[in-house]
Amino acid sequence: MAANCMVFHTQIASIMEVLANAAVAEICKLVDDDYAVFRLEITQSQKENSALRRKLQLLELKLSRERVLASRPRSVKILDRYRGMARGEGHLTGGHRSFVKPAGHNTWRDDQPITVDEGSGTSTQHVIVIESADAEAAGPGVKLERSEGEEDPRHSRDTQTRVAAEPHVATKDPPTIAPAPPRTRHRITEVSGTQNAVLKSETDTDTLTVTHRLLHTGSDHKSDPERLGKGPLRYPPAPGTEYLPVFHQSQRMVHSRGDGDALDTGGDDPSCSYSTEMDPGNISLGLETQTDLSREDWNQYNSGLYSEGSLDKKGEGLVIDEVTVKVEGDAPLTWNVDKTHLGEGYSQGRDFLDYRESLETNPNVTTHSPLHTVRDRESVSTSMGPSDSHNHVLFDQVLNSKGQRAKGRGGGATSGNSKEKRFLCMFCNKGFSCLQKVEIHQRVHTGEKPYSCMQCHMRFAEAGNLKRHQRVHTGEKPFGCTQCHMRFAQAGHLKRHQRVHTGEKSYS
DNA sequence: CTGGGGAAGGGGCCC
DNA sequence: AGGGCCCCTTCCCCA
Repeated sequence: MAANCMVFHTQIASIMEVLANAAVAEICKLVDDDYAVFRLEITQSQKENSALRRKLQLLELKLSRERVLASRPRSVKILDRYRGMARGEGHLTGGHRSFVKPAGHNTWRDDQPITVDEGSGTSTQHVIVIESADAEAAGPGVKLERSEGEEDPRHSRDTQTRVAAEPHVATKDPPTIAPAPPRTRHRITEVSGTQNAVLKSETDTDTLTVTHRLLHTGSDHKSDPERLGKGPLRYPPAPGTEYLPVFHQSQRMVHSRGDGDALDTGGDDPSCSYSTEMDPGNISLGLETQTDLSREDWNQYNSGLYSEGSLDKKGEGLVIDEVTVKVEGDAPLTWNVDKTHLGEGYSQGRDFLDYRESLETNPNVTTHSPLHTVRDRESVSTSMGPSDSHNHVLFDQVLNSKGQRAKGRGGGATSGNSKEKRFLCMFCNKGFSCLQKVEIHQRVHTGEKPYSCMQCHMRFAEAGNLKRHQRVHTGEKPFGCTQCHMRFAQAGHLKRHQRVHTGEKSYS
């Protein structure tokens, strides 16, 4: 019995061992399996982590790149933006560009004005400024950086005074522009290189915009509302500058005119009238080319010039367009009157030059120069007198050889009745019976033509001539020949024509 | 010979 | 009466 128990226990023990081993094995197997799964999961997780990490790195890298790009985006945007502008409309085409940053701002804004200078004649390209605080601190206003080409200070600059800047920007004839006291900050940018260069000037404080156009070729600047735009650039003369009186007169007339009613002839033809308004194109230029201060200068100048002018007394409306003085290139200042204003074939400009030459060579003529007239004849009534020394040149220039014709017709101080003709022309000394006569006469010298035909823009110094001219448009021929059917617009023509019938010779 | 314009003279009107 | 202004006339030149 005991032995059986022993065997039984032994068997049980062996069974238990087997079972234990089996259990261990099972456990181990389970552990191994789980471990493998776990390891697999871990591996996968690690891979995912790695992938995510790489993603993250990529993202960071991308982000950092964007940050780098974002650290200097403005210039790029500006370049793109203004390249787009340059590709765009109007004058923003061509190769020569300069971008002018508005003064007083560190950054470009959409609403900021930008001046883009264009010139078709050069391939130089001006590239946008990369702004920096240093540069801004160095000087507000225009900052110009160019990718290539040498700096051309003409093209864009900030100026303290408009007048002071003009010689650089506007004209290649600096001596004609005299500096003026600093008044306001202007930003003037010249657009050059084209036939019609444009100068823009803006004040920082005003809305004033001055637009000039330069004439480089001198062609086609007549009979066109845009002619002044195409015409030569002239600045309103600052005191002390050399300017031609007809121009001053024009400005004076423009600014001194009242309601402009006086010269209405009562005619029914609206097309031809003693216009009381300037041509719109002329207005634009005439006004734009002047600052308020310039107007004051004009008025001051002209009030002196016309100190006794009867026209001012009545404030008569006289239409005056600018008579432009052309100064081309480096040529010396010459008196060259725009024929548009003086009429086709008007030769006063040449006459002025001729007379100027005669002044230099003919002492007798010099004796009768306006300057001498004023100095020597202070007691003589003149409707027009140089008010200051700088006008000397002006009046020297405007002396006209046509005065000789007047002399030939009985003109001259000594030819007329000194009692009746006590009003003397300051240019030619011819005497006239009344002030208005001499004023009208002096238009011969000054080129002033206040009366304009609205149909053809012909201009006349005398109202009667304009009225006579109107018949050209109306076809009116009030003077008929009694012996034939010929009709004439002028009485003198009829009279001349009748010699055909009478056999009278017009000349021997 | 005609057409167009420049320029001066004269006269009337108004203040 | 005188002066200023305006208009007309006239002569002349040029194309």
